[in-house]
Amino acid sequence: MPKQGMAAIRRPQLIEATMQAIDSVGFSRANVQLISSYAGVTPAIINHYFGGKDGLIEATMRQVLRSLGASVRQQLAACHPDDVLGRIQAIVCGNFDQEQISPKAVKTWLAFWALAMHEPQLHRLQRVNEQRLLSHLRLELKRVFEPERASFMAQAIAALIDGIWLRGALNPNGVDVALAQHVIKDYLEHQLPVAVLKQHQAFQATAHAL
Amino acid sequence: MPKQGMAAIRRPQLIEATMQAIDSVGFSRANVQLISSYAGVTPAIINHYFGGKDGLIEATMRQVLRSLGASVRQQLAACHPDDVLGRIQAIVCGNFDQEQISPKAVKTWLAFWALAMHEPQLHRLQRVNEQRLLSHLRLELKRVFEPERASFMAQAIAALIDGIWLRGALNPNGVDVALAQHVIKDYLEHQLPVAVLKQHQAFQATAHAL
DNA sequence: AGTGTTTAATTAAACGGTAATTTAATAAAA
DNA sequence: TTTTATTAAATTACCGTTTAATTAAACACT
Repeated sequence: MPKQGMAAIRRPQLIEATMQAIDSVGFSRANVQLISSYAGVTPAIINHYFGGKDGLIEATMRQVLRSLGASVRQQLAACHPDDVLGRIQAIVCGNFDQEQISPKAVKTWLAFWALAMHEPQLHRLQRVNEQRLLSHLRLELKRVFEPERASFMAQAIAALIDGIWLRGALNPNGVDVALAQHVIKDYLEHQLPVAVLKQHQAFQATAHAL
Repeated sequence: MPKQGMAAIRRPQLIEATMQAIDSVGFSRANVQLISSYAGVTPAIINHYFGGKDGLIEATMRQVLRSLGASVRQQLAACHPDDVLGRIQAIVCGNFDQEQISPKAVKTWLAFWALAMHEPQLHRLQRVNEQRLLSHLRLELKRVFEPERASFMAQAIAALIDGIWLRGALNPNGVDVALAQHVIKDYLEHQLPVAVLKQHQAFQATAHAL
């Protein structure tokens, strides 16, 4: 049930403009005037389509989360269901997708993370996302480890992902995807049984042969 | 050269009040009225001792960083210079000190991290701190690994610390220190040579015997 | 097809509120 | 009595939202 009329145009347009504004001046200075100017409209439009600035902020966060979810799902889809190492790496790739590590996305994301600590609505959204990452990782790890160990390692990998990402947010060179992949691959190679690594190499080889 | 007169009282008092305000209502709603009321004074005092709200914010961030630095230094001092594993764990303990993981400190810290993306002054402070953590870790790891490998592992450990910390900020139960220590200990046990682990046990035993 | 009418989309300008800062006066200390 | 510390109130600057008017699009009827 796609919104009809101008809403289908204006809503995504204003969400994009919100991220642009946060990217260029930071959340605290991203006021409705600036946001609407990026979208080429007047501030009143925000109230018309989102009921107010708060509504736009929430919609923007939902968009960021949806985009991340889609990114991970896409990477997982291109991966054999039994290739445990490959699937964990796919989750990592999804989190460090070109779109997800753009300065615009990174700054918006971090601004929301800080905001979520005091806005119950945003806090709930962020929690769901956090749990989803853990649950994705746990699902794969349970194929190799007992539940408790799988849960433990899932938290470690999630921390590595978020930690590298967070440090990248403050780094002038941006998020270092290569480092992220290297660090997590190294971690898994020291933790996973040799059989799982071999199996992954086999899947890689057959995929390459296609 | 400690500031004299009331400055020595008011400045720490207002910095503490700033963290309290951020803790209870979030950065965006922590206005000078609320901050000064926590300190039991009027808003004008902030301008008198910090030249404005911005000055107070920056001073608060400096205090947070100073406190973290002191915490790490204290933990390292209580650790034998040759106990590599012990010293890395000390760095972790310093970062997850009781004071550092208080809701007040965590919320203030994350607010500043978000802010630093667009305030050059705060950005600089944050960068220095980030580099210091890396450099501390690298220094210890270089005793065991070649420089390149040491550098790589330092980034992984730093990411684990920041990642667990960041995830704790959004967790209703707060930062999980036990998890942090467990995850990083587990990481090191899979990465460090057996000799280093044995050496650590020896240091632990002698320390216990005192 | 052409014309009047309704509806949707958009805007400019005004409004109400809140925030940081300045000022000028007051109280306390030296 | 000079200096330091503090305040209450005034000032200035935004910012989000509302309102009332305007433009553009869709529709109905001949």
